[in-house]
Amino acid sequence: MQVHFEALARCPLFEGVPGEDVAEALARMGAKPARFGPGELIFLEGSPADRVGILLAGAARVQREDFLGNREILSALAPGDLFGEAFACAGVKRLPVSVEAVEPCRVLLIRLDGIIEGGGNDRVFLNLLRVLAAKNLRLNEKLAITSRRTTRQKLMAYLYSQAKAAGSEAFTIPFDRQGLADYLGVDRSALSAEIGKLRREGVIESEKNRFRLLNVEGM
Amino acid sequence: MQVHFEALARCPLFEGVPGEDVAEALARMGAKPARFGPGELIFLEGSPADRVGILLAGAARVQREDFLGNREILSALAPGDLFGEAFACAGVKRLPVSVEAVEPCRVLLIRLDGIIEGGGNDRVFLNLLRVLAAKNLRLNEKLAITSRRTTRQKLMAYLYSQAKAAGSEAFTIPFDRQGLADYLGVDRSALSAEIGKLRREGVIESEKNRFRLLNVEGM
DNA sequence: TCATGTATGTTGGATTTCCAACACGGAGGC
DNA sequence: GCCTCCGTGTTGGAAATCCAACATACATGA
Repeated sequence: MQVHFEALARCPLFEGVPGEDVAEALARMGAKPARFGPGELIFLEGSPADRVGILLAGAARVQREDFLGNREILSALAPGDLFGEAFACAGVKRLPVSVEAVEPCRVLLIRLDGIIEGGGNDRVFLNLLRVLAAKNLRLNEKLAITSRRTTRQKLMAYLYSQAKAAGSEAFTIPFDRQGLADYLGVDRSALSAEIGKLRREGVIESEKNRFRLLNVEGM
Repeated sequence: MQVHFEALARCPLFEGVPGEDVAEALARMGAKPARFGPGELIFLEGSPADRVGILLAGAARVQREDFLGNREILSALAPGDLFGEAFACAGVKRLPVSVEAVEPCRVLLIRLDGIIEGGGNDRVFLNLLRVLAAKNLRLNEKLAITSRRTTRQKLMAYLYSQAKAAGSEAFTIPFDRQGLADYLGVDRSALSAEIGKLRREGVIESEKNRFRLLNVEGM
């Protein structure tokens, strides 16, 4: 626990907590360090969802089995990432997912009780609230965009939301084409074609990741 | 505030709080009752997001304006519903949505500070955490389903998740065809056609809202 | 310079979805 | 019985997507 300052600093759970107080807060919350080798399960599907985890070092992934027994990978975890918090906070009895180490991992496991009662550090508690709420907003935003029917509608909804967020009709996006296609849930080549069409129609200007909305027609 | 017991009882924020303690908790949190007529704005887009609301009576809707100024309706609110909590908890400065009364409304407005500090009622605080986490899980689940590409994949993903939730290969779903189509983000007639095809292929049995998964082939 | 790899744009055909329209059957009211 | 309404299933053509393949541009390193 002594080394992974950078991972803990990156963890949103300790945002605003002075570095010198983190260790004490961890101790009061009963945080337990643990190590896992590749392939080992940090969380096992079906076990009680009473703890949250923080990945300090290594790489892991969240996965589950569908009704047929096929493994489905839900997300990848990097150092500093928090995991399991939604299940613990929602009060589900048994975890519907597993977390598997893909590289040698160091993690911190903290009982939710520890954060709620023992922590004493209100800031950590508020950060937990904030993490959940922020993820909520991100998911809502993504759903509002991907629930549109056509590639063009999805793309325009995304560009408008980015323009609104930037407060300007010119902005840069944090995706390359493949990443944007994945985010929107569409085919990359169809996305490229649609961007080209919008450009020819004079609806947008674009170059690489830079976009500018021109005519407000075209939705 | 004296009348709307049923709405407050339905509000997940007070789950597990004895009915006789609710009024006192509300007072300590500084909850303020308010009334709004049809068309009046309970929350105004751009104003500070420091309060949460509880709809006690009437009907309202959450909406926002896109980059073009078009109004987009995000959700409908019924008595007992909590609103604005994700924005307040995420610490966004200004609300990105408005909440407009569509019928004469009675609401309770509570500053987030009041819930966090003044409440004194830990249960309310934990409920807030639970509400956010539960919505998180619902959104994640929906996204995992609707991000599939084809109607069949979306439908099967939904049916498998329902089967897993029910713990049985036979189950009933809480949607009619149109509702399921909306949830999956597909065309109703295409959905009906796909259900018929799956039935003829022997993958599922179905009658109205009752489904049964047969062969585990077919995904 | 050349080879290689990566990101992006473009194209054509197969597949799928959407959309509108209609058929069918049951529930309920007259 | 008869009618209407509503939910569901079915169908055919228009439109959009997906997929695979290839072209282009640019950067990197041998």
